[in-house]
Amino acid sequence: MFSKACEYGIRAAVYVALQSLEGRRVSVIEIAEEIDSPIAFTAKILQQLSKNDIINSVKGPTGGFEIEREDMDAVKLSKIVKAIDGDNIYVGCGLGLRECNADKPCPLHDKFVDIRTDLRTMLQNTSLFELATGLEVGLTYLKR
Amino acid sequence: MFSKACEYGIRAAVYVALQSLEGRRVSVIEIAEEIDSPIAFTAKILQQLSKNDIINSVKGPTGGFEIEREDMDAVKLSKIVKAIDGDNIYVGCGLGLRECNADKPCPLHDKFVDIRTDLRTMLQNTSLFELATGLEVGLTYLKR
DNA sequence: TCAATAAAGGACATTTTTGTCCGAATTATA
DNA sequence: TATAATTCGGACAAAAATGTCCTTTATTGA
Ligand code: FES
Ligand code: FES
Repeated sequence: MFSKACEYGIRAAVYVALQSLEGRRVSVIEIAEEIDSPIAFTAKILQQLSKNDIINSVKGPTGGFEIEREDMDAVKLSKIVKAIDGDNIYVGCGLGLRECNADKPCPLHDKFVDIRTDLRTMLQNTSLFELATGLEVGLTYLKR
Repeated sequence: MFSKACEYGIRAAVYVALQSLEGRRVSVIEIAEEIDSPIAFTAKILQQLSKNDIINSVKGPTGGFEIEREDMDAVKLSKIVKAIDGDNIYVGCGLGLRECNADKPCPLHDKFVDIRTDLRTMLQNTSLFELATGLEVGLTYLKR
């Protein structure tokens, strides 16, 4: 569904959000540890998130990654997915035709569009804050 | 969503079904031409479909690929997707945790499971015949 | 000012996916 | 039986995704 990079990206962003709620700024090393992902690869992804204004980064001692409380509401999963995987999952044809086009639809079009729309809607309506709170309460997990 | 191999596989299977409805057996070359896919790669995928009893293959002159009328109803998209991409899309965790587990869910679990279930249901309920008929009537396309 | 810390960024390595090529096996038909 | 058409199967090649390493840059605090 999502690329590995995107999965790590979402998990990392949720972890950063959770820690920011606690007032903590976190390092790549800690993030990778807590979401069980490869450190250097995670660092690349965090750079992407930072460039796309999804999280903030601070260099130097006491530096690390954080996200402001308002941004946790504003940043929806759709933004992260789009930043890392692009928007093919939102607009692309399920059978891989160059583009999805209702005027010349692929055989799966009608059925696929429903699913795709539900997915998009879900991602557009789900904020980092929402995901972080489940973690905070101990109901959900970022690794096992 | 699906791998390239899977996209080609579905398009190929639908084309074979359509032609079988017309009583024609089709070659790899024709299939690749009609679904706009790389010939040799498509050949590999057709082998997979054949091994998984999704379509029949016949060697030698007048040979090619075909599918029986009853099988067009029996073969659902879920079977093709599973044969080529495996079942991760049906049962895997949306955030990439080793396995989806409602007892220790990832933050996206509840929302993701709904989408995943809809997708699975759609694929399990959609037969090759159904997809081929739209093509037959000229309402849908396998290439553009 | 200097040393230590942390992200940024570029180059490189590995693995997976996608795609190609070619000879072997099978089979219809002349 | 010989030939040609076709899939099968293995080896190879290219591209993309995933992952690593190391140097540079910024910043803190002693
Ligand atoms: S044309 Fe294929 S999903 Fe719309
Ligand atoms: S645990 Fe992640 S989707 Fe179920």
